[in-house]
Amino acid sequence: MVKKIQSPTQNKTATRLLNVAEVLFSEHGYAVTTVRDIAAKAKVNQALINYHFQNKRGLFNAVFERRATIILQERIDLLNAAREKSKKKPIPLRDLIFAFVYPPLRMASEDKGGRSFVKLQARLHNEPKDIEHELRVKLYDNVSLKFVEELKRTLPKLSQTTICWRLIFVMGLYLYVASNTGRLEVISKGRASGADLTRALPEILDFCEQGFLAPATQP
Amino acid sequence: MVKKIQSPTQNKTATRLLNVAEVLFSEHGYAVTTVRDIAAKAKVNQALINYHFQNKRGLFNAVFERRATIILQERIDLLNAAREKSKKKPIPLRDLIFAFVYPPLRMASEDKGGRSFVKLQARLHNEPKDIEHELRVKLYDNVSLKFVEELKRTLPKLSQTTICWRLIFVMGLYLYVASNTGRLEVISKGRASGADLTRALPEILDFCEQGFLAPATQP
DNA sequence: GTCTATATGGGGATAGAC
DNA sequence: GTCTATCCCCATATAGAC
Repeated sequence: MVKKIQSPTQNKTATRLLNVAEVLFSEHGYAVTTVRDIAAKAKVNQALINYHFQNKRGLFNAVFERRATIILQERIDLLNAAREKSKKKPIPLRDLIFAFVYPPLRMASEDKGGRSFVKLQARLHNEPKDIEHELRVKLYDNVSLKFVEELKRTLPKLSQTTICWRLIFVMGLYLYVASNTGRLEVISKGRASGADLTRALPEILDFCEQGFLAPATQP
Repeated sequence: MVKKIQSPTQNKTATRLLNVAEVLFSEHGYAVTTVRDIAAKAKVNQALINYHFQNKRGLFNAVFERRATIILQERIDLLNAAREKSKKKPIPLRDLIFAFVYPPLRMASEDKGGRSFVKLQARLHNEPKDIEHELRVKLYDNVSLKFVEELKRTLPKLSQTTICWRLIFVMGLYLYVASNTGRLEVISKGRASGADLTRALPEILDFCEQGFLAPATQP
């Protein structure tokens, strides 16, 4: 957690640390990134990391929460807007998928920090278990459950189990795209770019919408 | 690379190290895993890691190659078998997807080592860049390109760009499933299990086949 | 091939002056 | 709030005896 802000000066230093840490953690992961590197790149004395965030772990959590809450709130907002628009009827499938994948993709296309953060989010499950578990339960799980409920209304013929599998597929797929691993460039021999998120969005929606509509071969 | 095997004794020790390292690297990643831990868990003297594999990096590469070559060869074999069966006609889409996702999923369901390895494969792009790049270029890229070629024959109406995007989606999706993050259990409230790979396979095939068949909204 | 002992370096965190 | 100096631990890797 970030300490309560007590002065503009503290705030500025803490923000610079957050910005730099975001990039480094995303690029190299929690373990490989050192507080020395973060402090150096932020041109801040190393001891200030402990002063502001208690320890390395506290800094990581602060980095994560700052961005994750934005994505999650936006998902909820889009979901509510879609529900409003469709009155009592189920929300159209494409709108649901959009509400889920757009916020992180938008963030990833906005600035360097956003691009970094979404990579960080994608690799969260590779970080030490305790870190991962705490953040996931605290931040993500209940929003995901809301989407399951809406998908059940929209796709009443599918079993809840199949719906959950398919939502997992959407997660895996958008996280991989957002991580921008460079694979797309290789297999397309440079014809497509993973960083091109205005292209990625319709491709994802086309694929996932049809995927979700597939008749289930399992109960 | 593994050193040339010179005696049965060396072989046994090296194999135990590979087995243990596979699990630990998969569970915790390259950076967090220490050679001390590996040696301790394998009940082998720490210095023997350097004797057999030169250094930590050498051990990692050996772990990776041992399994990756199996998966890649199996993909090629399934692809060739499917091409044979369909004579001069394009290979059915579902067979292509199967040939791509089945080998890793099968390995993941076989034993603890296989399960671990596929997680390791999924997180490869989170490891230090040089490690990742070397292994990916050496092992994966040309097989992926073969699949792009076959998909072009099977789906002649789709642009190569769209085909590449969709193959990336399949990669992201199966890698996420194989990593078994525990998310599926949470969102399904225990109704589905990510470890249940006989269930995962048809779910993946249903979703991906329809996804690939979606009409493209982009050129 | 296998061991012990150790060289060497880097990490996170804190004490205490300013 | 910010700095310097330092503590203490743990990592990889190797030298050299057996």
